[in-house]
Amino acid sequence: MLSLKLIRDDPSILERSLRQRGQEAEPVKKLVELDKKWRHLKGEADKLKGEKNAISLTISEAKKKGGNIEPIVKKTKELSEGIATLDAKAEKLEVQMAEILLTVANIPDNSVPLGKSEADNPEVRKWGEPRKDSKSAKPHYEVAEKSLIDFERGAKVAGHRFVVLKGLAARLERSLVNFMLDLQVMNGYAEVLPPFLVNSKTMTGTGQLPKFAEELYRCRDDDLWLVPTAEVPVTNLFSGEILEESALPMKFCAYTPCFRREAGSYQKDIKGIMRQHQFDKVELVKFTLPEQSSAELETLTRNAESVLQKLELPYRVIELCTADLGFASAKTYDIEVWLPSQDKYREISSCSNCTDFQARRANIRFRRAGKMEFVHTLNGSGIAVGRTMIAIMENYQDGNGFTVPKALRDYMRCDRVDF
RNA sequence: GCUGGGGUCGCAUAGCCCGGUCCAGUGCGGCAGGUUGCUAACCUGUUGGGGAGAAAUCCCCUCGGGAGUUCAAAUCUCCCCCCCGGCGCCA
Repeated sequence: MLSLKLIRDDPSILERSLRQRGQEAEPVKKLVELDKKWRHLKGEADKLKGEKNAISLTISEAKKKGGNIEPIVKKTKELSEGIATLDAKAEKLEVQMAEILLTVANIPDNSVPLGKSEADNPEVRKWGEPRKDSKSAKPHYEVAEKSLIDFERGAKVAGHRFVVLKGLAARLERSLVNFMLDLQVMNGYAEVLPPFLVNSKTMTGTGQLPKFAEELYRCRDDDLWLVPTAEVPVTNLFSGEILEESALPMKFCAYTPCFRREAGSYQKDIKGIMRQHQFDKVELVKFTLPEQSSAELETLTRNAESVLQKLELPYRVIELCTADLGFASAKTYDIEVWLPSQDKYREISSCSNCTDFQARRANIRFRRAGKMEFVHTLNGSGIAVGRTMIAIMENYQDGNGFTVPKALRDYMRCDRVDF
């Protein structure tokens, strides 16, 4: 959520931001107009309330003196009616403004490159060399189908975009989760295991609601939703709290399964486990002072990259241009791992600086020099587990199986897996 | 799930029975200033959100959330949420 103050002071900043994202600037004009009316009503109502409160105070004294309070009571009743009318009007405006404000995206950082689509995302750096015989590697879904991934039974038990991992694939998934968590703890992140179901308030805090409800799974009769990423419960850990300035930055890592309806992804990545309704992920979350957040995004991204470096998987880092930026993010780096069977780099992590956008929604503050300020929040995958498994099966593939990356051998208790 | 207790301005507490000097008191912490020849002590002010104003300042809102009664609600009524203890159930 953006601050109304910012919009009042200079709506053109937000209008430009929306245009850069390729969105309509119309909501800003509407917001300015509603706010103007609201402030007028608020002033009128406050005036009447002040009057009423003042009169109301005289009643008890008049009563003690035994005077006639009837006319005074009548006057306050009249005032009450006027107040109720004005308040109702103001509330309508507040609801309208909140509706808009909660669906307006964050303002991109000045450093974010302008662009019209994902084709305009510049490459920031590259690590590792894709293997020369890339084209001989078969896609994971072809080689793993026999003994490692059961697509049919996944579909039978739950439906399309669900799988059952078997034997060493199941162990590989578990090994990757443990490996990633251990590594990120060494990188200085405190491990937490949050709830996998959260309430609407929490979903609103990080920006999934109200705008993206169709991408979430909702429990039938309870106010509970399945988390689409650990970012949601972990960022909201301190909602409504006031943090110690000296404790910042705070860094957390968390494993959770992630549940996404993938509405609108019809026929996209339908083969294999590239895009599932349920997948595992280790997530990194930071709470920082405002002036720290851009530097902390750099280290957070490096920390996510360290997973791929330890696994010796080639990757590149790109920066999302204004048009591709997520709703809550002011700046995002995507990490893309090399997938031989597709002969290209594919997203495996997304690291974002959400500045004070989520902190405002979730009301996460700290006190400095006696004043309250909003913290900045950051998050990034550290990293997506299923896609890492794909990358290993393809990049380490040789003949009828694949070599286990050195970093995983202690977890896997073997150095090779056969298909 | 049943039952008893509880949720108050950063933290801790008072107030609630008997509605109105409570626009919430006190202690601690934080901030600002002052004082004593020292990183200790003391004194004063301040401490959440919002509106109007150039400013001084003025006003409104806030006692877990919501609805209601009333001229007036932290205080009364109803619903919901959460925390602590007991019983029940359970991986």
